[in-house]
Amino acid sequence: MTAPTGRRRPAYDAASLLTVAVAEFNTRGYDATSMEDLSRAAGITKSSFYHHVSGKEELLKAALTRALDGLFGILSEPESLSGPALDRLRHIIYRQVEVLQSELPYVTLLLRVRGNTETERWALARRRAFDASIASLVAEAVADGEVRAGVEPSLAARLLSGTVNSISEWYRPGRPGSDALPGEVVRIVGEGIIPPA
Amino acid sequence: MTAPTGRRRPAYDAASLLTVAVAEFNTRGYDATSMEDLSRAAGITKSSFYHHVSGKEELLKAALTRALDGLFGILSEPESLSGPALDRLRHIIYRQVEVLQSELPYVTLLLRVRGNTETERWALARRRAFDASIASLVAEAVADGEVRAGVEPSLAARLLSGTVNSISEWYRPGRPGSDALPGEVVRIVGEGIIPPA
DNA sequence: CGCCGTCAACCGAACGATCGTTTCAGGGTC
DNA sequence: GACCCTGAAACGATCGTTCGGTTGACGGCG
Repeated sequence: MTAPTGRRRPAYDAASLLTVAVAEFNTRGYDATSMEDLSRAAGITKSSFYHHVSGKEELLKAALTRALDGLFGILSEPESLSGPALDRLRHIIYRQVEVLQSELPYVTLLLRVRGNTETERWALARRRAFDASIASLVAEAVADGEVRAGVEPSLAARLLSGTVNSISEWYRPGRPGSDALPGEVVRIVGEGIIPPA
Repeated sequence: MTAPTGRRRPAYDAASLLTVAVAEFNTRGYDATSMEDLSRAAGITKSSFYHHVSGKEELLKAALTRALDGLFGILSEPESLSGPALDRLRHIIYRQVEVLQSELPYVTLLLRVRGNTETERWALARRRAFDASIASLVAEAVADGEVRAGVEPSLAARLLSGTVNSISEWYRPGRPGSDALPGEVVRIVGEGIIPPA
């Protein structure tokens, strides 16, 4: 997690400081986290911290970029590009849960962005674009008759995204059953959580 | 929305100021919202604002109390207390969506609490207690054999709460179909969003 | 009716604390 | 000695909050 190229002191690379910073952002919230908090969590003083990173918002942007790259990468995968709309949708959901697991802190931070700064608004717009592509895929599946009647596409898409994204609020890596989670989510989202009356 | 008893100047009562404050909290985030922002949104100066409210955290507490009272009120309703576990669960979900609609700003604020202050930790604990009572109801329904096999109760409960709570991120009152939303959510949560393979 | 004391409502200015960020004077290693 | 790293101290800005004073409508009194 340290020693950039093997020279000089132990030193802190930008990557490990980002890890620390994002963890703090997620526990206290971005606005409530001070640079003092970040440097203390990293084990150095505030000014030393500034020698490695250019500012608070740069850390946020790096974290949000990582989360968005992970999510948009899903849309470029072959299984997301060809085949029946419903199959593509299931693959995207499966992979979205996987990315949420592997990039948990970054995705969590992304899902909490409010739009106060230019960076946050940029991330918000990108995230909305991701959700929109899922929504259009749901609409396509409905139009193709692959989804049972009575499902209002935009509502279904919103609940779908909401369900998947809510995982970030309780999932913690390393617990048993983590590997099975993506498949379980796809199954439950398909079969329903509790049976209808 | 104003004129407490009809005397003196136009005046602002505590209730309308709370409405304004919660709206600001939800757009900017609690920590990122200054008392200057709140007073400007209310149309008075910062010091005038302080004449009506005792402080920032008091506003937060009042809002969170209103949200929590609305949610816990559901658990005291007759339909939540007797009958098959699955019926009780469906009623609670239906009503939870209704409360989320009617108390949208307050519930939204509650769902974003991070636990920085004592007030936030109190709200967090109460909210967890609410979720726990739903989770135990799901487990009861599974134990009674009212839910199809293969559903892991704790996972189902978490996805269930996540799905319902995610509504606060996009629902806006006044749009057509609002009245049908609670029923739609109960139905979709039961039948699934997209059909299984 | 007219006058006045009273008090809630409001505002301008300032409080100490903390924010994100910068400066500068060293230490450590090559 | 050159270079990277570190930390103590301080920067202006803004935070939540308080203080002192002005305004103006109301109730009581002559």
